[in-house]
Amino acid sequence: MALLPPWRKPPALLSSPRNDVSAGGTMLDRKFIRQNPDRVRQAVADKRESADVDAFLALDGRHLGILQEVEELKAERNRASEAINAMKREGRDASEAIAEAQRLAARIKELDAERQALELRLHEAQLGIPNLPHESVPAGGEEDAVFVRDWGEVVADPGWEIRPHWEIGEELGLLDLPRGSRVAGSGFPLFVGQGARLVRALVNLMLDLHAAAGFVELVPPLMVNSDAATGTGQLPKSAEQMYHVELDDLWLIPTAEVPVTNIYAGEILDGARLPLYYQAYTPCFRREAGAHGKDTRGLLRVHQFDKVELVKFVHPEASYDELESLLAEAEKVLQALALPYRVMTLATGDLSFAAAKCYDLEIWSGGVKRWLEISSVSNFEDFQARRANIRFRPARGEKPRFVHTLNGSGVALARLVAALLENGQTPTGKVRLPAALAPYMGGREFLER
RNA sequence: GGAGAGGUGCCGGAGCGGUUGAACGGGACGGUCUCGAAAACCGUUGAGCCCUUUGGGCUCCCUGGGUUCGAAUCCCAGCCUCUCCGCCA
Repeated sequence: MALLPPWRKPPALLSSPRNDVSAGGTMLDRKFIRQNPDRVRQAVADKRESADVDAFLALDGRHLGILQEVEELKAERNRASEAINAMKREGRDASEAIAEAQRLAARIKELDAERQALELRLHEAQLGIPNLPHESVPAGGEEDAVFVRDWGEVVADPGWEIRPHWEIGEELGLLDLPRGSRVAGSGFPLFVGQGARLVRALVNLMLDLHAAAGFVELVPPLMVNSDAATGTGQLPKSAEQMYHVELDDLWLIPTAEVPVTNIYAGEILDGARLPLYYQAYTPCFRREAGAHGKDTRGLLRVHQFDKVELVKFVHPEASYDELESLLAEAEKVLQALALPYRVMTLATGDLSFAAAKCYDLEIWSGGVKRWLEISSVSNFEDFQARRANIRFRPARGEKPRFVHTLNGSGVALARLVAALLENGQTPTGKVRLPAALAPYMGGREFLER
């Protein structure tokens, strides 16, 4: 058996208090993969993942065969033990039966060990299989994202040269990237003075906005254990994208999605409580491995940024309606800030491992002359719920079902600040703030020297 | 960091190594009774997986491992919770 990295601890996928246990019930249902291998293979191909479905199926077949054998043996052993018990009660000599049972027990131990080893590998294989894209998701890669709608008007040419946010930020004393790098390395921005206040103002604006829509505010842990990171699908696939605290085997969260989605891991929720809406402001930490040399300047790609994340736990039947309303909720932020944006439906190849469908919200950066992703709004259907074992009971006496989980950024901050600086700049070098921010910025209308 | 205590079903709370998947109580649900309700009484009330079904079987009493023919019950490790002391934002 291959040696596993310390953060992979199958087969007990999730430990207490999750009451999880079942060897099955992770990610895509085993039975589902078994019965729909072609759909799963297609999904792997469409998502440009490398999971080996056939290897999974082969393991699954072997595992099932041994499982049946083991179960039969155990049934036999249980009967034998019962018989021994009866003999002892009657005061008869049971030594022969015990000797017999010993042989049985040994056989079981052997076979079950084999089974467990298979189970481990099977679980690994299963964790590597991505979620299926929803049927409404276009096929293709990044360039095949489908335009949904836009809002506001992009002023591509205001009549003077739009300067990139890092220049404005530096000039107005809002941003000090060299000193940020000094303390932590490049990609760790330092906001200063009104810049720092702007960050705080944006966070508060967003939280207030979403609270008004019924999102319950959370302040979650900023580090999570491997179970949580597996639950939402960051592990095992994207381990290299997260900061790992070796000594305590904890991960700095790349998004509040991880701690927030996992708060109900292992629980069976009362169906009457659904849907549940949560929001959390947290810093997010991303190693951005493999992205070096890309968007190196300014705030476009940083290792630490702030974000307000929206998370929903909903009835399966409602999840696509909930996706639309979650998207609308994220859009509200940009509308409140009067920032022009567009909505795109990601194509299969661009879809994250765990997502079934995803919209990106993009704002225009006059500084780099590009659309920038500022929010992703996704429906994971029951993928995360299976991994994290989050269920609900539809009604008294009915069987538990997996919830559907969704999340969306509402909205990611570093890029938002960049957009505000670039969109709000005036010919004189000041930056006009959106009116909605005034109450959060002490009535201030402009950022200036 | 030091010293103790403990983790059992929706909750409380039992559980000599062998009909305990789990006593007992509470709650919830269904029924009887009632004009209705309360009380009382009767009943029901965890999850996962496997097999061809009515049905049968295997797992699960924090997690993982061990002892045993057989473990919620014994042993080891870990995690978590609580109390006291120390330290610290």
